Amino acid sequence: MAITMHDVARVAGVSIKTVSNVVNDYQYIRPETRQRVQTAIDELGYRPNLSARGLRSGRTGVISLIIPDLRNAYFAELAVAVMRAAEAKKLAVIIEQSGDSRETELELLRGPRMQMVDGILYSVLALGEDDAHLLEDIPTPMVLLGERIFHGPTDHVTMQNSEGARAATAHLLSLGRRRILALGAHRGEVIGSAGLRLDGYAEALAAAGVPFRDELVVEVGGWFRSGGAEAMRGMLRSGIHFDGVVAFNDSLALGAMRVMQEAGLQIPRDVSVIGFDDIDETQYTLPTLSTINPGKDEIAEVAVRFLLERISNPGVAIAPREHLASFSLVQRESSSL
Amino acid sequence: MAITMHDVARVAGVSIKTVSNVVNDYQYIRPETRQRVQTAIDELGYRPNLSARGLRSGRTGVISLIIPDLRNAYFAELAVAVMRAAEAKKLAVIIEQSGDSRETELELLRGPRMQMVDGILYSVLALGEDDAHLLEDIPTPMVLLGERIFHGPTDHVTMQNSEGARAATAHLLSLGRRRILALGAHRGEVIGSAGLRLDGYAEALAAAGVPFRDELVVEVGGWFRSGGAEAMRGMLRSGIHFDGVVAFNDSLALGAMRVMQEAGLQIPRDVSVIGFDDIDETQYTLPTLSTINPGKDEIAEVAVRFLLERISNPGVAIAPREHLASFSLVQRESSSL
DNA sequence: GAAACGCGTTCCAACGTTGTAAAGTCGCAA
DNA sequence: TTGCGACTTTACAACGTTGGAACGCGTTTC
Repeated sequence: MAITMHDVARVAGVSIKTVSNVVNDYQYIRPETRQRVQTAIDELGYRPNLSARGLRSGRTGVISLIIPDLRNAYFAELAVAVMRAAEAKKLAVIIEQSGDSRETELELLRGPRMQMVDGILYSVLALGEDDAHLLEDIPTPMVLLGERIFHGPTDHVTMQNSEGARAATAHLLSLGRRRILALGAHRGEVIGSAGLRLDGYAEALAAAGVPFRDELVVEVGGWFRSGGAEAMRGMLRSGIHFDGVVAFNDSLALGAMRVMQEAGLQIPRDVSVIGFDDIDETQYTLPTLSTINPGKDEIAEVAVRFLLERISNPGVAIAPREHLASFSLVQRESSSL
Repeated sequence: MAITMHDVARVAGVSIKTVSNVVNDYQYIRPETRQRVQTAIDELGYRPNLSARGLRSGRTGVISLIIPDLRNAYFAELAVAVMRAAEAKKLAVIIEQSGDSRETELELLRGPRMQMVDGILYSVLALGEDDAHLLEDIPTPMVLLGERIFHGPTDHVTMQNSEGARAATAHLLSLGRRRILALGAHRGEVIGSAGLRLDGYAEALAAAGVPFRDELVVEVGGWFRSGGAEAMRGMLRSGIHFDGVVAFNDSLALGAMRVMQEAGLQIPRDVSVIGFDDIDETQYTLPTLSTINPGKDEIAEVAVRFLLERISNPGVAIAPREHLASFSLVQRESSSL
């Protein structure tokens, strides 16, 4: 069948363990021996059997990335960043979708495929801080992403939510906007992206001495284009006046922009708009959308690094770490002068 | 460490092989024994070690999906459809990105991760028909997606390109449009999505007795929003008159729409537009975009089925099969009356 | 001159599972 | 009573790899 180490060993005239040593870059091999083995490997086209390696070493070289939905541009871009970061560490990534369902999020952790991964990057959306204890007895190394669980039993990597929202809001204030919508709030949520971003929004208003008005806080459940559109329709119907929109993600902003444009409002002349996430698409819409870049690459890089540290030190209890990636404000047409 | 079959066997008071038989639903087990083993499994929380199983059985239960770029909405949606279809067959999916580079497309096939998959769903973009022979000596079962290689050594699943383009063009013709742009052509390409879609475009014109005009065929290399925008800018500058656009994918259409709108053209009043792929986004743009739904779910389902047939019958030479998924035309605002 | 050390290689024994073959048990027909 | 086939369970040997220990060998150290 396939070529094994035995074949290589035979051709190179060494023991099978020496082949293993060459493959694993063991330090003490005579250059000449290494060369001979390498030649045999190339000649035969030998590739290590990863199942066997996994069985013997207890590590598979695969990590799992659990996200709500790959069709969501933010998560697709995050996934790409994670794959890049993982590639650099010679790890493969299996993507799992939880579909924003609490049950699925929990089921996936017990599912059969968790058996084949060395670690989990877990972007939670439905679980909350109260569920943190459910993660405690998961034996697989794990790093949490997102804003739902801050004080879990393991590392947490995410963006600076309230700081980002504060910057976004301050930006519109600096353009002279005074009646700024907060689009995408979740009533009563203290933690989670929505809660944190609303905090930042409020802080920026306070810092500028602009009153916080309840009627300018717009609730939207799912952060999709349709939700943004619908919420904006309601807003326009209500007649409440506003001159700026801080949307809690780009999709909401795009949905809202569409409705405003349909209604004859000019962006940015009549209303300045800024979103969150800096998804690719924001560069190509009409007008292009200002947004907060959450530092996806940094998040991915740090998350993979943290995870690998846990994987490489099995049995070592590492105290939960927290990393907040740095963000940046990207100004585009939707908030130009 | 982890619980193994030995532990379960000990607790259930049977041999390890009997545990294996229970796990694998072997036919001849006394119900009572099965029950006893199952209880022990549940009690101990036993999960089979997939590396060991993979080593012993030669199958890993993982397939690879190679696509150009996950950030491209079409491929993200295709990936989701494939993951769903794979899930139903108890397969895990590893996604690999080739980045539309010929070298990467070939490298991936030889890469270390191909060693851990039972089969490959290979969506080629840079390789062409002439490269088909390069795939011949790949030992891993493979199914081809996309329009670059039609007469390869293995199965091929794709959409009805020219038929779809014909329907799209016929649709605009039925609205009374007579000067319809073909946006996204690749000069000299006979095969490939661009070539096939251009064929369909030409066929529809011919069928309607409308002359094919070279100046209405617009070349665009990469099918991104930016390409569509740029091409449309050139078109408007040229002063060539047109009243319809058949874009060869949705992104091109959206980029072009943006530029037309900037230039003051009304869609669909002045120009009717239709795209290709039916990505989610087309439902939320302003105006919403008419498009051709290529049958992604069918493509995914059939591709996984074909692949699994090859995986399950190793050594059996299955003649290359061809499956063209059925498409549908989705009419939205951009081509309403 | 013997002991200690560093390097380079090898031997052996797992890792946890499943395929094969065989050993039992039981009931029923010859 | 024996034989046979249908069940039910088990023993054993891999699958291909790597960790650990050990074995040479040459060089240094005391």
